[in-house]
This record gives sequence, C-alpha cells and structure tokens, in this order.
Amino acid sequence: MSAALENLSPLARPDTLAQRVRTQLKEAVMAGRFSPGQRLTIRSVAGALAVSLTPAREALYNLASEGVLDLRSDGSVYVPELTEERIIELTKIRVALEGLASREAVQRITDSEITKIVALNEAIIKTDAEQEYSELISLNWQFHFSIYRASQMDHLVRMIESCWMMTGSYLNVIYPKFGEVKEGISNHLQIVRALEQRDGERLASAINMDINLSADALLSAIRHQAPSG
Amino acid sequence: MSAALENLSPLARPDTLAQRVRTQLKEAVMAGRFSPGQRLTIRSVAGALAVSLTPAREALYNLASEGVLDLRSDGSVYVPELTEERIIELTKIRVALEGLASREAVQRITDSEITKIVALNEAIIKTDAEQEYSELISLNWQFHFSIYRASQMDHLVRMIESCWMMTGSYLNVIYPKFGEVKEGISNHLQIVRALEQRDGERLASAINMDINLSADALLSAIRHQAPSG
DNA sequence: TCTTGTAATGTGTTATAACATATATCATAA
DNA sequence: TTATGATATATGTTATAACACATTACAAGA
Repeated sequence: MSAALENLSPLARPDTLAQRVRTQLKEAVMAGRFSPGQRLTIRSVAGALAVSLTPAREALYNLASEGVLDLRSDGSVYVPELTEERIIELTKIRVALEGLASREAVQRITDSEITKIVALNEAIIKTDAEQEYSELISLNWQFHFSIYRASQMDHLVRMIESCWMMTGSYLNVIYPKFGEVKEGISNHLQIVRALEQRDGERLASAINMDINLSADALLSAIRHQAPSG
Repeated sequence: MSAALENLSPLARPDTLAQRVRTQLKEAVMAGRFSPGQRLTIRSVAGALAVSLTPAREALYNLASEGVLDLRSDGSVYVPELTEERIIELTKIRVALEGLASREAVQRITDSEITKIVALNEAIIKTDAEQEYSELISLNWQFHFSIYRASQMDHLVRMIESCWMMTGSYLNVIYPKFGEVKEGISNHLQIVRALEQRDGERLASAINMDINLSADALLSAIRHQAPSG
C-alpha cells in the first residue's frame, strides 16, 4: 500500500439541493424574513432559489414535519403565526425536555467539555456588551446545546432542536430590545456553576429560569407589538 | 338557496399516494414485519407498492424525519435497530413528555372525556382477557392519547406520538408473552382514579409506572432473545 | 346590477427520464 | 490464486411534463 495515504481524509460532499433549500428556508424563517401566516408555495420557493419543484417540495415538507413550518391538510405550507398559546406550550415542553437533558448531562459531561462551555459563556458576555446580536444568538445556541449534547441522548437533542427552531423565528424580534440581558447573564452563571458542581437539579432549575426569562420577553413583546386578536 | 343542502357534508378526499405509502410503511415497521437494520430503498418500496419514486421517497423521508426510520448521511434509509440505549433514552423522554401532558390534562379534561376513557379501559380489560393482542395495542393507544389530547397541547401530543412510533415497532415482540398484564391493569386503574380526582401528580406517577413497566418488559425480552451485541 | 357559467391561471401530486455516484460482477493479467 | 481494472447494475438526486383540483377572472345573460 502506498505510503502517506492514511493522512488523506474522505472528500466532503456538497449538500444536496434539497438540503440547501432547507437551510435557506430555515434561516429565513428564523431570521423573521417571512411574514407570519405567509404562504410558501412549492413553485414560488423553487423559482426564488432557481431549483425544480422536487427539492423545493422536499425541503418545505421536511421543515413542516419538524414544526418549523405549518402544513395544512390540503398540502399548502405556511409560515407559522406567533400566538401566546404556542409560546406557552413550547415553553412548557422546553422546560420538560431541557430539564431532562440537564439532569442527564451532569452525569456524563467531562471536564474539558465544561471548560469549553465556560469559554462560550465568556464569549457571550463579551458579545452582549458589543451588541452583536446575531453572533449572540449563535453563541447562545452553542452554549446550550453543548450542555444538551453531553447527555448523549441523540433523540432528545433532536427534539430540543425542533423546539428551538419553532421559537427561533421570533428571537430576532426580542434580542435587539432585550432589556433583561443582565438576568440572562446571571442565569448563565448559575448554569455554569451547577455544571461545575455537577448538580443536576440546580442545573435544571437554572435552565428553567433561562427558558422562562426568554419566554416572558417574547410574550411581552407580542402583547405590545401585535394586539390583533 | 335550495333546501336540504345543509345536510350534505363535504366529500372525504382520499389520501395522497405518499400518505398511503407512509401508512403502509409505518404499519409494517410497527408490526415488526421488517428486520431491524434492513435497508429500505426508494425503488424497492415504490416497486412493492406499485407507485413511482416520488411518493415512495416522500414517505420514507417523512418517516425518517419522525425517527421511525433511520436516515444515513448518504440518503439511504434503514429500519432502526433495537438497542437497550435506545429504549432507555426513549423511556426517559416519554416520562418527561407524558408526565407533562398528564399534569396539563387534568386541568382541562371534561367529565365526558373521562367517561370515554373509563369505557376504553374496560374494553382493554375485556380484550386482554380474550387475548386479542392487536386490538389491545390499538385500545391502549386510544386510552393514553385520549388523556394526552385533553392537554390541548398539539405539539406535545405530536412529540409523544413520535416516541410511541419509535418504540412501537417492538411492542408486538412483547405483547404475546406479556406476563405483567395484571400490573398493567392495576396501573390503568390508578390512572383512571387519578383522572377522576384530577390529581396531576398522581396521574403523572401512574403513567410513569406504566411507561417503565412496558420498558422493563421490552428490555428483558431483548436481553433474552438477542444477546448479540 | 347581480348572478351564473366558462375560461384561464395557480397549485399540489405523480410519473418518467436523465444524471452522477456507489456497489457488485466478472474477465483479464500477474 | 490473487489483484486489478472494466463493465454492469443499483441507488439517490433532480428536472420536466402531465394530471387533477381549486381559485380567480371575466364575460354573457337575467
């Protein structure tokens, strides 16, 4: 066998068109670039991204099955509406799932993983001071999911991701006017502390506070901006 | 306006081919008619059900996104393997989600809904005595989801359905040799009692017992039948 | 003006063909 | 026999066309 071939790594394949469409749509939804209730037809998506119906359709239905988009019984797909009931339900689900992930994570997380999470938190504090909100959202995602992944429960992490994607479309509404960041930072510090002590209950409780804090911000923002019943 | 037309109800539309393929595949998986690890190619499914690639592909990927089937990074779809870790993880998730649904359900469930659930439980006891296991599985599903739907949390119910579908493929392995049915009946009685008292904690606890009972049965069955690992 | 029926358009669904890649088969040469 | 390379087959991906149904636009008639 020829030498030096073990150093080569398998070629990274480009994503399929369907995956790229999915990514585009997801980012657009999560960035709030669509209006709530807007209809997304297969042909309009296909036309906008210059692909055929097949990958557009697959991406739309995939996101619908994850709850990021709404699928009506007649097959048409909509950008979900932001309602109080929806937020309240998702908040309760998140508390249950992320609480479970927390309790499992403390039993399996390694010291080096905790080190990385602490570093992420410091980056969050710095980015928050600089008001780089899109970067802040990304770091916050990494911070939380580094913890959840430590649970080593793949299905659970995937379900939590679904919840985040469902609420994610409204985060951008909140963050620029996020007055409660100081409480958010305090919650994160509690999270880090609970991790270091490997105290599952304290961790779950701190994450519970974090979830409810952002839910409250979301709810008050909705009540002020869109008083349409 | 012509009279007597108000009595007519809208025509029920037949499912799309993709939906029918999905149903067929789901039922086959949940009935254990595929071997774990078996590969399901788009063309083989399309050929077996005499449809084109399009609906077969959509059904396969839809089930994969729900976790009923495994999707590899290269696009191929497999019947998931039954592992202890998988069962343990899903059991923990189910306890969290179905516990939440229980606590919410007692706050919203109506007396007539409880009446129907009691009737379902009596049907279960009768069907169990007659050893009609496929009917038993169906009734058990209705029993539990009548409770969960009372929570009026659509997303939560959908997530619980996903969990049931993921574990459902192995239920048929268990039921015929289900020795612990008496405990199951006892659990169901506790569930009904907690419902009637509208005691969320007792209900969650009873459902927790029920989930762990079937998980234990599943685990012991696996350990005995398939010591390959 | 209002209603009704027809045409045009839009949309989801499905089948088919073509393409690129992966896997398997097999013949040839060492 | 074994290894190599070419061929054939299988498979996922994508584009396109055709179909059925729904909605809209519009014109003809009451």
